[in-house]
Amino acid sequence: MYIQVRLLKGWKAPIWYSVLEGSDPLEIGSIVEVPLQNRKSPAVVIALHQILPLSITFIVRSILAVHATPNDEHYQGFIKKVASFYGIDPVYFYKRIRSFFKIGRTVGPPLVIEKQISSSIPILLTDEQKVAIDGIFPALTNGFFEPVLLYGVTGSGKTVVYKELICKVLKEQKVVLYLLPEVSLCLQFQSLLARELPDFLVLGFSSASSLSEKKQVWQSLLEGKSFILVGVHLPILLPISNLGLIIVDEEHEGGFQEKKHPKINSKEIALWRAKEYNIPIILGSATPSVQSLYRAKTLGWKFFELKKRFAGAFPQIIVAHLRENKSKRKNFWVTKELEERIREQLIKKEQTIIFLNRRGYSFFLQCKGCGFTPSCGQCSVSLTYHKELSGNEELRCHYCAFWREMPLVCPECFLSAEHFLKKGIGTQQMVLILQELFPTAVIGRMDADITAQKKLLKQMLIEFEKGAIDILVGTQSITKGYHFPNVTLVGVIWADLQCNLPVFNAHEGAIQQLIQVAGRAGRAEKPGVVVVQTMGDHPLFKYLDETKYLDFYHEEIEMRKLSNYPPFTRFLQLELMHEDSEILEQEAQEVFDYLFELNEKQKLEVMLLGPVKPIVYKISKMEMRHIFLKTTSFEKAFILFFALQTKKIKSKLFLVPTQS
DNA sequence: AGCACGCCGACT
DNA sequence: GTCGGCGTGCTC
Repeated sequence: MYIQVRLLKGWKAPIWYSVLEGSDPLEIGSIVEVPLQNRKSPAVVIALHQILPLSITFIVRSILAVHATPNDEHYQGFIKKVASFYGIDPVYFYKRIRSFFKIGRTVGPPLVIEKQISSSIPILLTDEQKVAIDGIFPALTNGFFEPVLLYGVTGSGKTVVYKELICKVLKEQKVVLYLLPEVSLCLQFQSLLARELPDFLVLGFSSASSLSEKKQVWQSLLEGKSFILVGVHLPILLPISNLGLIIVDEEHEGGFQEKKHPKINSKEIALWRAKEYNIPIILGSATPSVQSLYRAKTLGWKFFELKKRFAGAFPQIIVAHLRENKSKRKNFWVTKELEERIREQLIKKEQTIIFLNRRGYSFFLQCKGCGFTPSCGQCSVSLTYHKELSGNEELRCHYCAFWREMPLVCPECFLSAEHFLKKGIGTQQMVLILQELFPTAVIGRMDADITAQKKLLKQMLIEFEKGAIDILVGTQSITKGYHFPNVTLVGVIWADLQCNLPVFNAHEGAIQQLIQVAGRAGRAEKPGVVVVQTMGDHPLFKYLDETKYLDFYHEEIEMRKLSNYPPFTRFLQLELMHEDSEILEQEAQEVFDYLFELNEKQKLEVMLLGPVKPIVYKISKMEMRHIFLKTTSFEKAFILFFALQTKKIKSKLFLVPTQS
């Protein structure tokens, strides 16, 4: 028998090899070891042939070995679809999986999950939970594609629903994929599952997994074992023969999109995978994404609501204005309302979370006098403050290439522009401020700097859980899914911050984040309070009460419709990369002109913008340029992208179809 | 992607 | 005369 393979390392053309009679069974997608000159290389089988075509005149060599691969009949179709959507080579998936199992550079000791004895207390399900579980069961048992949106307010017990379904799937000897938007959440959830479902195998598959754990995952896949696989991006890319259910938890989070190219969105491809495999998929959140709510409605997804909190009541929301009574307090960033509440907390020995999101690299402007923020007239997004090395200041829109000079005075209250606020405050400074106000309090910090060091993070979480820390100051990393029963006060330092991000979905992200962080308060018996500090009266703040989240959705979706934003149109981004800025600049323009012409000729009506030099335009010597595409359907943009493939350019070219 | 091959300049 | 830097081309 003869085969054609693609090398996992090396050049792109298929190569022929022969296979000896009686060797291990081979099929398309099998990984084999092949001889290449005087070395050997892994390769993936792309075609099987009984005879050699006459055109082959050279001597075909024989393969060296066949590597065992999980026997997943739907895998080929799935990765082909993903590859074509992101404009990448399907071999990428084999490379990625293989390199992940090969490299054993794991930092620190492997995660040890203590198997504990099951509490065996029968769980009393609420009526809402029962409805959701009963609604999903048919798709599980009969095996058909069923997307489900599970909208459960914070603390409503979504996990209980998941657990019931997981047990059902595992009892049928199948695999459950459980996706979360962050590694730290995966570790936490893994230990929770291992504790509560001690009879089942729970495996993590992320950058935090040890080599032995990865090997165990692979071995289990080969054997077709039944287990729960927890991760962010990688699990969805694995071949799994007996996939039974996919759960995407905290589905509103942006963490499912990969940060490196190709920027695959795991939530999105999870939906495709479920369809390909005829299984149900559950997207769960207390603040579902606008896109998912819209899809649930228009595509007939099952939609379940958990409106009641499992324990505890919804927290009381207090809005405090940062610009009022400034002279009456010690520090601008801590209002009297917040200061007094924190003081009470310290006396009551209850814990406080202080939320301050200093995400983003560029600053927006806000008038100190009236709270006005300059925004783009055409896009209803705030303008990004830009300062060149020469000292030249200007305001730019990230979406439509609109720009303007820095105004001399505030157009609302005519205050001189020097009173525009450009700089924010970070978590580190916040800790200092609080320490000064409350010298006796033990204050912890949790942000990207801390979570990057897994040991520190783990320690911080343990300390906070046992009550050794009074106040925890953090960025969005504390908003995600944690359950701290003794937290009864949440303070949001600067709620307007995330409302003014220069993206079309800034409002969605902002309200989700605020509701999520507010949801950390009063999750047990004790009632919770949330103090939200603001600069201006943003219309978004009327939705701070999470029971009104669907009202927010209805308003937002109308706005998106009026402005022609997703989900009514699709946004895509072409990213060109090259070390030489001159070549890059020239090629980016060339590509743009080519696309522009083709778009006109074929009447695709894709809106093209660019090429734009992004704000962060150079990362480790690599320069970047962006071309934005706005279209009614992805397909139209793909026609343009595929036409580019024949064009010979030196720059690297990536397609990012932005979701939501 | 690797690796061999070969051309050419620098250094013992 | 030999070493090695790197440009080029080939791999079933």
